[in-house]
Amino acid sequence: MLQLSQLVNNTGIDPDLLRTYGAVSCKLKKAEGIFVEGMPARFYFQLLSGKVRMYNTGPDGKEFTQGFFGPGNSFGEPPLFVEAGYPASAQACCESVLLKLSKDKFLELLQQHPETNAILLRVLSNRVLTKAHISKNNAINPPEVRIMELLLANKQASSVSTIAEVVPFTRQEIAHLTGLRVETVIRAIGKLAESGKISIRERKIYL
Amino acid sequence: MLQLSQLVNNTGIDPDLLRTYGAVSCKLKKAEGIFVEGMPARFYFQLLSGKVRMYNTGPDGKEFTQGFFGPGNSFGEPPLFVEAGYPASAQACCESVLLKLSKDKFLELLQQHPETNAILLRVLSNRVLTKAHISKNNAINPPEVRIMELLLANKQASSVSTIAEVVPFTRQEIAHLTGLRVETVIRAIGKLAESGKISIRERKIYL
DNA sequence: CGGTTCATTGACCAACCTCAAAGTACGTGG
DNA sequence: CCACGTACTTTGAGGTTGGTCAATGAACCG
Repeated sequence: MLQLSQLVNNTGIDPDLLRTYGAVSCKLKKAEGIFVEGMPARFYFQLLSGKVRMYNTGPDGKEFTQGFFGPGNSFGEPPLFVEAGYPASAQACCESVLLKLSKDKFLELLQQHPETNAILLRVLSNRVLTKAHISKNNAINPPEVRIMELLLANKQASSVSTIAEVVPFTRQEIAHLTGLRVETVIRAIGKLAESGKISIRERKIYL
Repeated sequence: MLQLSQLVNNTGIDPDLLRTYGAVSCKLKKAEGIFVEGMPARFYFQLLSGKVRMYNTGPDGKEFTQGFFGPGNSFGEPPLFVEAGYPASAQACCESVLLKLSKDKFLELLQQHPETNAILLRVLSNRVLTKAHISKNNAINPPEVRIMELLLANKQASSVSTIAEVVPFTRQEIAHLTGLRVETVIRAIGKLAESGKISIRERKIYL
């Protein structure tokens, strides 16, 4: 089945190896920006701890969340391989620590360590699959299904257990991930709870 | 700027090299299927001539087109690198010729020819950027903008000229690419034509 | 020429969005 | 420990947009 690589761990390159090539760690405060949509890419980023969000902002302020990244995840790699600016902005969701390696050194590392190519291919492949799934889901499913699939995809990506688990997203986050409005999300999860597909206790969503 | 890799050329691996590893070409009739959503991946595919569409079908028959591929493009690679089924189905849009290489041989080729890793990284990066753009566009823009961005992204990806150019999509195709309905597309491009952003002559769209 | 696919139009409707107003939880600083 | 501010959640009323349905016309292919 599919994995929402952006929403969970998808382990990147060995931090020690990155440091060998000059990567430095860098502490981020909550809500601190990392890069902005359209900017040219100059670094490879990999998260050591914390959480990062990639998102787009529409002219009217509407937002769309491309994905979340956790410890071990890299992000913002595609424009390192292609002549293009960042497809979205990135920001720390909470206090985080980031490994940062310059583009040149990063490409050098890839050249000299064949096994890292395989890692990147895996990471990017996962990213493509995730995005294909999201596009499809958002294009052809009604709100309830859209939300349900998001939650399921996230669950199976982040855990192996079968027991009911709390969903790590706020309703607003679900809205931004699905392209819906908060109110629509709230109403949809209400129906999902009624039909028993999820349960809500103390405002927390379980599935 | 962004490139719609799936909609146009994004040259893959040297066909002769592929054949060295046992790739065989394979003729497809119009509308012939190549793989189906969910199927495990067993081959690397690269198009020699013709055109291929990747798409999802909803339970109610609703469709979403993930992208089109032309000569030189490869497609369906991600599940070769990740334990996952195909994220969508693929089908020939017209008579086409396909190079087909078994997964094992393909991975062997990648191992033995470092330069092909870079090609794949570039192709996948483009794919991620494209999909990020589409997700964003479909999530936060109204129909007119959605269509306009699709056409512009496709234009700049497929050409360098500044002169008005005919759009290679039918209205139905635009609908499937944007997650809209044919009628909505027709009405939206009507408005776009009125406002001068595009022009329509003999039912063909120019921009 | 007949069948098929693509395009178009209008009337109508429902789903989702907008706006407004409150309630609830949580963390921080006094 | 409490007060207050902030962020998240909830609900309802009402509006709009895009979807649905139905019917027709135009272009293309063999």
